[in-house]
Amino acid sequence: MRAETTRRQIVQAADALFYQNGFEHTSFADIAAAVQLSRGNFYYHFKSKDEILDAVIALRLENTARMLEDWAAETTNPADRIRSFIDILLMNRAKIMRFGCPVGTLCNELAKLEHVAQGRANSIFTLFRTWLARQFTELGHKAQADHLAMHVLMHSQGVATLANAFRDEAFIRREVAQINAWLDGLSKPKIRKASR
Amino acid sequence: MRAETTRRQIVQAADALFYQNGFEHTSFADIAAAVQLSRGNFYYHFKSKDEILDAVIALRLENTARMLEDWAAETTNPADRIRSFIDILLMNRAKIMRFGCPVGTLCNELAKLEHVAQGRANSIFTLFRTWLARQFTELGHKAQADHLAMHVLMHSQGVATLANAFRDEAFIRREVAQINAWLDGLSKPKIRKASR
DNA sequence: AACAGATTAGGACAAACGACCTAGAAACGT
DNA sequence: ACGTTTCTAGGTCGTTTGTCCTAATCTGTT
Repeated sequence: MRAETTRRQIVQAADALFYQNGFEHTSFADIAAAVQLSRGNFYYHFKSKDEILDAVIALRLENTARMLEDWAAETTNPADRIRSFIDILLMNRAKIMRFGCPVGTLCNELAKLEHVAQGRANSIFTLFRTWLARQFTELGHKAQADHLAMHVLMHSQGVATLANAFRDEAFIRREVAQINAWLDGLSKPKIRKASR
Repeated sequence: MRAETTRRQIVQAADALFYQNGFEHTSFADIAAAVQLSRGNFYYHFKSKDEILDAVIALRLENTARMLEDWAAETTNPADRIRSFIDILLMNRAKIMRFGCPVGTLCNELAKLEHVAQGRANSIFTLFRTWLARQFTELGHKAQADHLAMHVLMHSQGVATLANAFRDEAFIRREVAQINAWLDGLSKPKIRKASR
């Protein structure tokens, strides 16, 4: 099955291009050039652009789920797991400053296109949301777990959007330090120190 | 000068369409249909699509500047002014849930297109940023004024993105209440009460 | 070596895009 | 009423888009 390899290459190339140039602004010709394939040949692997989008979303869901599992395996401390999520902003700061958050920008674009895959794209957010909520539950904030998860997600989306607009790395570092301090206050609520 | 009226109608229609459907996904035909004008006639008023975009950004800058001036005229209390900004999320919640933040989504899209107007679009953010920083300075946080302004901007962007993805009005209200509480803590730093 | 199935290249297609042009209608000052 | 400027309608151009088809090539089995 040589096709399986080609298919994967197409999806990976499309993934990167959708992220960097946007879904609609990426044409079949762009993806074909990236994997050095002829345009027409695409329809052997995907019979529409939406099908490629579906495959890209499925790939991102896979990668995200694997990443979350890895984090969960690395430590038993839920606060550290949440910190792993927050650290994405630092790890990917170069790409984020150029292209924004891959999830947020895709969901935004699909919302404006009223695209059918909008729900599937949002499910990447849901993946993070439920995972974060689980960590907050383990932290002892079961009642507010989902609210706290949304708060952390909100924070990362806001940072990504502004970091993209202003290309400001210092801002990212500042906000990451701040949300980590906030998280410390949540983890050790008894010792609560005065913090901004 | 009948043309001035037509021009304004075009820009207003383009403004709404760019917001709701995205810049690239809006065609000349779409704008023409919105103002009931023939396609070809456009080139009397604007000689390229980018020129319409420039006019739309200029309009948004105008409207934003006027709005900020109005808020500054309404009250002498800087905290209330900042609250006016935060309240945008509530006032425009319906549109935000459908289309996201007009500024953030446009900047995001233009960044991916590597569009020349990217800098001009970002200047809308800068307008808010410097205005907010001025309010924080008046609040007595001169040293941190810009950082605090970025923090408030970040918050509104994050809320808008997630509200759009999840269509969650309760989430907006929750986060607005939270940032207002945070702002209270900043306004009256002496009384500082224990707050999450 | 020969064959069948899997994979590819390249071109063709209609539709939509941004851009442009020109003839005529409307509005205006005189 | 007239001539000039301002504005508009409709059509055309070349390009690019997503989609599709077919003939050729590659691959693996016998």
